[in-house]
Amino acid sequence: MSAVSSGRKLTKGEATRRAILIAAEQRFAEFGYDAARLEMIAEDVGIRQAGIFYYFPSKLELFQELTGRIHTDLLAFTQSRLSGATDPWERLMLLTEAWLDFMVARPSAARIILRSCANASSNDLYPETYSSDVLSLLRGIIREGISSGRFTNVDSMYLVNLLSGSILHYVCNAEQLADEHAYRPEDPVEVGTFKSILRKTARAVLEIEGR
Amino acid sequence: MSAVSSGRKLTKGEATRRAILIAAEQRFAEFGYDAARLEMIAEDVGIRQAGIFYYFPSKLELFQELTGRIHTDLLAFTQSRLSGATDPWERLMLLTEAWLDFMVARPSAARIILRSCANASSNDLYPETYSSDVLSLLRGIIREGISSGRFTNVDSMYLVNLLSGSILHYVCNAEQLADEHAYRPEDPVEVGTFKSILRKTARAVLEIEGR
DNA sequence: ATTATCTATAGATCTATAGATAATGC
DNA sequence: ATTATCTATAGATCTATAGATAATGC
Repeated sequence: MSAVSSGRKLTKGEATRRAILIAAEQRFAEFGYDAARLEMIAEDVGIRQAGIFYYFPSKLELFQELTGRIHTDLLAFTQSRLSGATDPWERLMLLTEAWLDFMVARPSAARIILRSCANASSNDLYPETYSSDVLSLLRGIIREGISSGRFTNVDSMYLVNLLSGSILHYVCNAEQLADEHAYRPEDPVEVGTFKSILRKTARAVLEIEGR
Repeated sequence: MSAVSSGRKLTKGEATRRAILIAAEQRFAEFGYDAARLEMIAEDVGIRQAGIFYYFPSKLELFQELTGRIHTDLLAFTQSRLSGATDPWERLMLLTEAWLDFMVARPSAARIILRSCANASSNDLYPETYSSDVLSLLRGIIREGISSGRFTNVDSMYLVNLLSGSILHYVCNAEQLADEHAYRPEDPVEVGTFKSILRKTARAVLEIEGR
């Protein structure tokens, strides 16, 4: 049982390891894998650059553990939000809102995932199997909805691109826009409006025509 | 008048300069600014790395000229598609299809833009003013539609994220998905389906309720 | 004693410069 | 002659290793 799950106080080393992961998430999100410097991460933590190698064997493995954790967290968070719901429409809406809430609460994760989308197919940084378990959750819901006759027969790929694409953009694009159009993605009012827009779009795409 | 617009034959130097820009677009898209090596670009062109500096003063300025051209091209392409149309709904649909067609035809541009979204606000790589003129085209259409009573009053920011986010994802995400779900984004059938989905979503978000 | 961190630096790149040489086109 | 390209390398980083030293906690 880990120190975290048992709730016992962290040793100094455990605390440093976690601090490194947190700082790395910020820096990798901000600059990308290549431009992010171990020096920056170490400075955030308050140690020297070489100290990182006591906890992680290489920059790459630090990054891989980080992205692995992000996906595990997103999967667990989404599953917990879905638990109990059985209706395909309800499950679809819960999943969409879970993804949005997760990304809004953790924009560094959103940026890292967005960068991974820009990279061509699988390389060391982003093995292809990564997002698959999160995406298969959405695919499963769509399959159920179609086979039960509640959804129009649409390839889930379109929904993946529509929902995850716009959610990641919503979170990452705020500062990108010129001043007059800037917004705070974490503002509850904005989030609420965007949720209702996502709900409308999902309905428009999946509902049976001329119901 | 440039050699390109006059149609006269390119000098060797002009041809090399264009070849560098083309190779750079591919490599920057594939690897990102930092991981892309001038060595790779030169190899694609068939010259030595140092030869690039005869045409561009630095890696950064090569990148900046490239992204400037991408935005200029996207703007011109979109404007030509919109010319003649006056109805807000028609203009909105034409703009959406123009963006999608542009990105499908030039996925390297889509990847470079997607990477720029992941970067936090303005830095040397992505000055904030870049996408503004393309986005203001969409904003103008939405403003017209709202003020003429044809569209619901929705902040254009949501539409920007919904449309551009999902278009960029559609183009960049194809190889990212596991084998069984892979697709060819340039397949006319897929593009056609995605267009109709985008049309539905735009309608769902902007149409006046209970028309 | 063991765990955590530091200093110093090797080794590997990568961009960019300088100066030499080859190719082009009036 | 001018334009285009090459070779060689300086200079600047950055990751990662080795070995010394300081802090921790039973």
